[in-house]
Amino acid sequence: MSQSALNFVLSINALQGRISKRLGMSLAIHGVSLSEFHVLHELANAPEKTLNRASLAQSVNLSASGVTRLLNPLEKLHLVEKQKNARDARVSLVHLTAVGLETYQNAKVTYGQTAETMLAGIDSTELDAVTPVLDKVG
Amino acid sequence: MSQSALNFVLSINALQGRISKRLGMSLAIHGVSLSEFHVLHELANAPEKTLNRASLAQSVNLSASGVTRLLNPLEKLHLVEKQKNARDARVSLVHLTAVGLETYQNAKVTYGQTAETMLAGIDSTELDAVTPVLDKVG
DNA sequence: GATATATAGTTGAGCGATCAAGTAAATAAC
DNA sequence: GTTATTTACTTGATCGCTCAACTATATATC
Repeated sequence: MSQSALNFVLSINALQGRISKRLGMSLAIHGVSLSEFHVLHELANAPEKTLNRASLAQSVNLSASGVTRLLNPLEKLHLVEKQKNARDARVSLVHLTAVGLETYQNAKVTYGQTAETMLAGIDSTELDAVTPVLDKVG
Repeated sequence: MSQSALNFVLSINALQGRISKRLGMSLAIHGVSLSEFHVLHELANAPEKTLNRASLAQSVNLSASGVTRLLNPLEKLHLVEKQKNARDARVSLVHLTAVGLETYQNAKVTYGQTAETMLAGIDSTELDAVTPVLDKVG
């Protein structure tokens, strides 16, 4: 087999570990985990700051039940709120509250600083070349 | 903040999910998980096919206790075996058995096929350019 | 050589996620 | 219009991993 493929997978694995550890630590001061931040990010960028759970699950790479369980504490903190869909009583919409947006924006500053630090050795041209390649894999 | 950094992290996260899901599925027919395969790989490539738990932990990006727990079932299946270090009674060496090597080699074929499929859209030059960039991050 | 500190590994508790099964509502088939 | 299928989400059980605490051995200091 191609040794390149194995090395690539090992590198991705290691990198994911470093990233989630470090960003997780940084975000802790805002009281959110990395996954939670990604959820807030998706909501903040969604039309009406609202999404159903299924699309949220897909965009943050979580299972449906993972989303349910991740959202529970965020609801209790009033960062997000449940909303009904008038057209379809099955879907449970998630809406980012004003508090949630503020938390997101504050966390985003921290996230950005930490990410910049981690990516300090790579110039942005190089970074922008790599990202699309990653997205092509799969 | 740089949107590139956020997108990069999101891409890594998503990619890791796709990779571990798919390779995990493929490797299942050999009775090993992706982490287990990576452990077997490190052992197979170690001198004497033997490593202590600490270095193993580092190379597969796991905690010390994670390694202990991952190795337990592999020991029961006799894919690996514990060995004492004569010089230092604290260290517990892990040795890949003949059965373990065979399992590894079989699994590696599957791993390679699946990895090739996932990387089909990327030519190897491109891949070899990306991997070192990933390793520079952190 | 006794005492303090460091290192290697294991174990208990807990977290974050998954899968499988279940509920409830919408849609299709008859 | 009843029955079957699909879709959206939740819940119970479980997995894989981590951290903190512990045991045991080794090394350094006095």
